[in-house]
Amino acid sequence: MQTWSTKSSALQKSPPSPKPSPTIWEAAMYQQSRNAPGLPWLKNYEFPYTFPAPWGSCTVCMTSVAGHLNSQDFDPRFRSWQSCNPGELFDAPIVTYVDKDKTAIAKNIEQQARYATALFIWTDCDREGEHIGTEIRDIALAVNARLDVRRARFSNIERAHVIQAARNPIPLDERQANAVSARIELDLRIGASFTRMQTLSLKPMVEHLQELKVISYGSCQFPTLGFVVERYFRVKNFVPETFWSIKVMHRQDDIDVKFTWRRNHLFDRMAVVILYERCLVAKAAKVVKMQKKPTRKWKPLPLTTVELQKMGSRYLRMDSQRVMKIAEDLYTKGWISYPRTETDQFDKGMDLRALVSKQTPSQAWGAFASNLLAGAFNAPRAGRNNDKAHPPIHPVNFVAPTALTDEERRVYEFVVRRFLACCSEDAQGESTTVEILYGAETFHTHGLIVLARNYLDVYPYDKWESSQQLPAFHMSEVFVPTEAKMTEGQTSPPGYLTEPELIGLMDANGIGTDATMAEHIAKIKERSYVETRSRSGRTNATDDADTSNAAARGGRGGRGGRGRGRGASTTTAGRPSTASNSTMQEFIPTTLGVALVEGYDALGFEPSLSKPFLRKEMERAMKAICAGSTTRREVVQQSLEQYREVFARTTVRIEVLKASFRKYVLGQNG
DNA sequence: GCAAGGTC
Repeated sequence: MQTWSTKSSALQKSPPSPKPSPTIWEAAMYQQSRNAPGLPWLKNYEFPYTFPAPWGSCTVCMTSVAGHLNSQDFDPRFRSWQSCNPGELFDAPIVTYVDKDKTAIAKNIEQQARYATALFIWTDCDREGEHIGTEIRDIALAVNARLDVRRARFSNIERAHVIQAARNPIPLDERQANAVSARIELDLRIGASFTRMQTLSLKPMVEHLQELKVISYGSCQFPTLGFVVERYFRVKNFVPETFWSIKVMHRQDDIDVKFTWRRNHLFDRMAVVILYERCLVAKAAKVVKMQKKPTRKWKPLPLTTVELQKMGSRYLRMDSQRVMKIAEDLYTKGWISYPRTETDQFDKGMDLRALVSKQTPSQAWGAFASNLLAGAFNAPRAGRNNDKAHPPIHPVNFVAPTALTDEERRVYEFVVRRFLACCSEDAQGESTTVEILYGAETFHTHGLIVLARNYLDVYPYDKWESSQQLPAFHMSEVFVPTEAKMTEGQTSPPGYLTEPELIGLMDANGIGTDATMAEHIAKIKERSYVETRSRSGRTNATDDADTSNAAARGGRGGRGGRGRGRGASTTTAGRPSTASNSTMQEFIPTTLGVALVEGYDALGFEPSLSKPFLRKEMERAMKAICAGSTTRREVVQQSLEQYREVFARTTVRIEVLKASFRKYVLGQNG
């Protein structure tokens, strides 16, 4: 297991050993390890190491945790659903205790801490990691108040970087830990109060909902449902519109060329008729632009979790939760790096060539890897994200496909191909643009010749192919087009939300983390808020553009594209779909899901609980706590005040929610 | 019986 490093805490014990050792990590790997009681995977590694003053030569015990140690719940008096009014959960006392699955880990820390002189925290350097660090600290200090507690600042486990971190300990960042603590309290109070209230008041209304456990509310699951419902209404309320266009064809050198109108299409038939007639009157068209220029298709960015999940549901025939499960398995078996990362740039110190060389034994991509080592290697592009905790997902060892299950093989292959693509060169091509003036209208055509496929050879998930060759046109050449006609078409509705689109929306709006997005999606299925069905054989080429548009619309607080006009609806009209043999799931809300979202929207709170803004606001508040511009207490107090108000108004006007249930779940009008 | 976050 190579990751205990990022989830570890080290305890220095006295008396110190006189024998120094090169790095904590090397030493830990080769020195003796002892199983900690209770858990097979929990190990204590003991080794000597010399720190700078004041610690000096020490005997170190390196051990690990696994995520948060503590759980929070309401005081036992409030745990029964009949014990109180759900609204009282905004003020009910909360107790923090060691999670029952974590007692062995906590006990181990206590045992090791009792006789130690210092505690050195090596958890991930992100907010949650900082909070976990304080949990470890509190457990240790409770048995040994004299412990000197420090924290390592590190973002990878490169040898030099680790030594640097070991020699320059810093204090734990209380602000980051406080930000997380605020989130924990708010999510618990708001989630539990709304969940109980909804369940108790709405579930009894509908017979077939009795089999449901709860009608839950959560700051992440609700916006996730909101995205699905919003798209559903865009599809349902879509009104096709007729548009007109002008198509010009010309045959030259035995090649048929289609010219596209610069105006694309218009929704005013008379206007198009007039413009079209002017073209016909002009008779001849003239070449006004003839441009050849080098072009390239950029290789992909280093792989993040979000991207892995999107690609997985698009090309690997698995839903995001499945992709993550498989990636975790590949990680614990040592084939790929840690699969939960937001980082899309490799640290400078990383020996990427060494990782490439591990792939040379492969039948499928070994030759490509060898070619990279022989000189074709090109440094990966750097994206804009760095979580300072983990590198991009990459293969760490070669494994033969026969040693993997079918699903593991697909995910592993994707990770390797993506990595090799990152280490190769952009694809090179030559693009040709011909523009003609026909009457007063401009038309154009494009040609592409792929000159060097480069990364495309190892990365079949991207398509970039030469177009039909264009005939030779010359600047100022005049010709009478073979054909010019006016065409009519109709805008077509967008499809239901697909999983990559949903993940893209969640990512863009800060709903969930890389590690939890798939869980939120699974949760709204489990709660019967949405259903999925497969949309086979069709991958919309405009997925990404569409996703960001939707996020932007959401950002303005409108009801998305509901009954929307021509502008937006034509973005998907008549757009060719890229060929793909993938089967993708599309999400359709159930009547229950629709009733909830429509009910809250009808209550008229700004912003509605079905929208992502409240979660965004929480993220902003957490950042403010980290920056020191506000405090945990301030944020919790203010947010609770806001939600208490929403809660009170919801219970007073519960009829609005019930009406939505009657309308959508029971199918009654009025 | 509730949340979201961490991860074995």
